[in-house]
Amino acid sequence: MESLVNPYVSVDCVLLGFDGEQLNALVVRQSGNNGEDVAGIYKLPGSLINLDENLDEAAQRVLKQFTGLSQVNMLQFKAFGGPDRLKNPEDSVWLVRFYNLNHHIDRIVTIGYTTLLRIDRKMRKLEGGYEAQWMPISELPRLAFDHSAIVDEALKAVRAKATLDVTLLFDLLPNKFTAAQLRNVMEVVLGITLDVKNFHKKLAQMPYVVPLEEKEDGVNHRAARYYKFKKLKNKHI
Amino acid sequence: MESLVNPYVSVDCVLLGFDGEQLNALVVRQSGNNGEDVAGIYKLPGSLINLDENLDEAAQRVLKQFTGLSQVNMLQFKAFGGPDRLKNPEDSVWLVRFYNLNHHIDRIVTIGYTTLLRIDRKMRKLEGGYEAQWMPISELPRLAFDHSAIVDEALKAVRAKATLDVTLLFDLLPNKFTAAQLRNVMEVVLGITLDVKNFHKKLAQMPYVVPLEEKEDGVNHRAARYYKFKKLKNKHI
DNA sequence: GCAAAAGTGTTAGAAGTACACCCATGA
DNA sequence: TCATGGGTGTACTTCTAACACTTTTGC
Repeated sequence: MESLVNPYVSVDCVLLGFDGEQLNALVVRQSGNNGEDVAGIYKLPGSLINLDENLDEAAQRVLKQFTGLSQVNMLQFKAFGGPDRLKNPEDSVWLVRFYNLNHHIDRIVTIGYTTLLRIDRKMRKLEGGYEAQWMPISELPRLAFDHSAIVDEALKAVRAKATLDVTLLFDLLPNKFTAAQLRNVMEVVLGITLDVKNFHKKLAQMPYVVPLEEKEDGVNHRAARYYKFKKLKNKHI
Repeated sequence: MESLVNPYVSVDCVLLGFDGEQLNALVVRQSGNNGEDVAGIYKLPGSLINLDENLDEAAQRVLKQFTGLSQVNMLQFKAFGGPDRLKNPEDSVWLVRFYNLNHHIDRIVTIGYTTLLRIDRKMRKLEGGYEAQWMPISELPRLAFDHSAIVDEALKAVRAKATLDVTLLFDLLPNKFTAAQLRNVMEVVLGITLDVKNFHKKLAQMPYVVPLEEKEDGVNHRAARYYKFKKLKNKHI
């Protein structure tokens, strides 16, 4: 009866960061427990789950570890569990070393989490600590395991979700933002282009966006009005 | 370093069956490996994953086992993995017995799959084999583990998906169907009500629905036209 | 004044909403 | 001819797409 699988379970986080221009993903170098470089290729931030935590908590722990952030609610978008996930022997070796295990790991099922983040000054500085760095999603190298596929799925999920609920995109902007900035975020994340006038019409109808009196300063063209995001009562989900 | 969890991984299937009137879920009685009744309460059809299969394949195997169907592509909608999933001792005991394990199971992470099915004559007869039966989702009893929560999540996911892609609902109807039947399915599954006239307008615009010459026969009111579903090239996903 | 980017007016058509009405059939 | 459910006409409103135009600012 022991053809039943008793694999390890991990979470992997596709942290999508917007830097004002484009979408980036946080990737880390695959290094051993004590820092030595093993495979030298990039992977997603992730971790095996601990005894006392549920999946969401494990994802939060990973987020905290790599970015310092907490209380960000992430979207659990898909599980990946094929027996061939560890087919690359280097990946498998890395796992055993990194987690100081005394046996080979046959299989890992991983749960994918993702969220959209704003890359601010603090976030930029993180690069280094865990050898983590932001890379534009358009320039991502091949990642370890099936992490490239995981990124693709995360993007699909995030785009679908943000299309239904634009408010998710407000986490990508500073507190005060201009209409052009918001439009740019929508265009980049959703992969669409928007007519300027029609966008303003929609903007005026968004109850959760309030125009401020304040305007840009010191630009060599007409100053743009600032807006801010107002949280509403009935957030769905 | 062994606070890392090495749980079992299962798939659980929320099979939603439409019987012409309402939505039902397939539930099975929790019984031991050799048939004796253990807890007497219902659970979702599911299984631990095997060594040589990936998650999708495990879900297909469960579907086949309980309904005889194959080649139905199911939606993987969420993973459930809290350490408290087995907090009910009866559930835990059942697992060990059913799978003939020689040790206690601390934890199971389960991957939820769901799909919409039509309950036809063949499907009705299944009730018995694995003590499986269709129950209206509005009348489901408390299920084992966290299976009640899993059903709720499945419904949410299916409704969201079917709202975006109505063609998923065609699997719930016979080859030939009337406009009223399709409307009813949409109302029941999506939990909405539709204006008759406006529904006909939309129907006329659906390229994948073709009206037939044939009409109902022997009804004591105006006979309804039949329609059929035509598969198109670019199915998304 | 000029370049640069912000922001506006107006239109035509498509799509969604509402509701009153007519049609075919068996009993 | 009546009850029953199938199916239609039409008016109104709201979104969508398109595109030419005006405004403000620093140099």
